[in-house]
Amino acid sequence: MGRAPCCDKANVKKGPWSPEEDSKLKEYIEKYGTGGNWIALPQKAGLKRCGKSCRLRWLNYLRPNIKHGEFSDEEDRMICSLYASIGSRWSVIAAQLSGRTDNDIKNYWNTKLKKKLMGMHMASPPARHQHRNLLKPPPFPSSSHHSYQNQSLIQSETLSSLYKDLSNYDRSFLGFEVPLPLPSQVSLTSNNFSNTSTNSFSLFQTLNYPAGVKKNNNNNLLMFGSEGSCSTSSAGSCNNQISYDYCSRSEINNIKQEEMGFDHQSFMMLNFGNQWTEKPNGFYFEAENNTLEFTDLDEDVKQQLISTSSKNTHNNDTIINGSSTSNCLLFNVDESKTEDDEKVMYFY
DNA sequence: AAGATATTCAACCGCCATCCG
DNA sequence: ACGGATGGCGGTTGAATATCT
Repeated sequence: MGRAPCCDKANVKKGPWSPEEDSKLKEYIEKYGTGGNWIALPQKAGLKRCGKSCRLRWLNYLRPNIKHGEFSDEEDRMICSLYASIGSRWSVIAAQLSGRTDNDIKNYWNTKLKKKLMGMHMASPPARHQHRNLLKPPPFPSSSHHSYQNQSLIQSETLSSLYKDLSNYDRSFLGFEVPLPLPSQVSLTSNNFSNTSTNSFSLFQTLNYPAGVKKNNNNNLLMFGSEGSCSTSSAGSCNNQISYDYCSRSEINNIKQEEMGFDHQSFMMLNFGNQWTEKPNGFYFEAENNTLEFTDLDEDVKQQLISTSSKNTHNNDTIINGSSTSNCLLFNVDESKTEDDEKVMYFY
């Protein structure tokens, strides 16, 4: 038996709002407020609408200071940066963009921004001339918390099929929600992996810091790279999916100068060790004593990240992260390397 | 010009969290 | 402590519109 409906569906109007309904709702709320009860509001306002529908209409269209129309480059950057950091938490992202609603941003991301980023990296012909399904990412378990517990259970045949689908894309850009095989194809030095068969990888979204990973003063680096990053490495190898190698700090700096930044979108570097660092216009993680601190981020966002993190922590030994939705990329320190060598991982 | 196909985006659905009696 | 009511959110749908052939 399901839960009771929030309103009498039979006597409730659905579909687009008429100007008359809009003005009724607007006038009522401006005069009396919402009264903290959306369910009761439509009847009071003389509307044959579900309370939820009224709430949505007000929040997305009628309330003051809503911004519609084109997104600016700066907004694009913020959305990308926040999506990269926290995933599809549209309400959190919207809170950072004055006047934008979560619905707007979600639509914008799904219909334009994602493709815009993809388009910069598509090796194949222009989108228009392809079947629309080719533009869609391969099917992948939802990143929502509903399926979080199952994300590590993807079967290997599913993975191989996903990678087949990915051949439609330029491998220098794996986009979002691409599962990565770890660490079976990469010999990392960590001896304390969990969820090792696959990792749901929402483009550098979150990091877990496992109990077995040492923290020291070395700066280990992860790069989510482009062809450029591959060719720049001192002895990199490419296996079309993932590879890693060492390169010097100076080389990394060169890469950073040349390729980082949102104009390219294909490059990302994270600094492991005492401090985890995202791109300059992102924000920073500091990991210490199994807690995460977020700096350069609004207090609201920090709080939401931290609260979600605690809700979804299912293994206190291995999880500290800023998001509920992704597994981790683990990286360990190889002390046999000199200070000038940085361990680097590439994704193609 | 017309039908087919692709895109957009407002709105809905259903789930989870929180509130409150 | 419990459970129903409501709020809030993210994923999805589908009608309207745009573009292509």
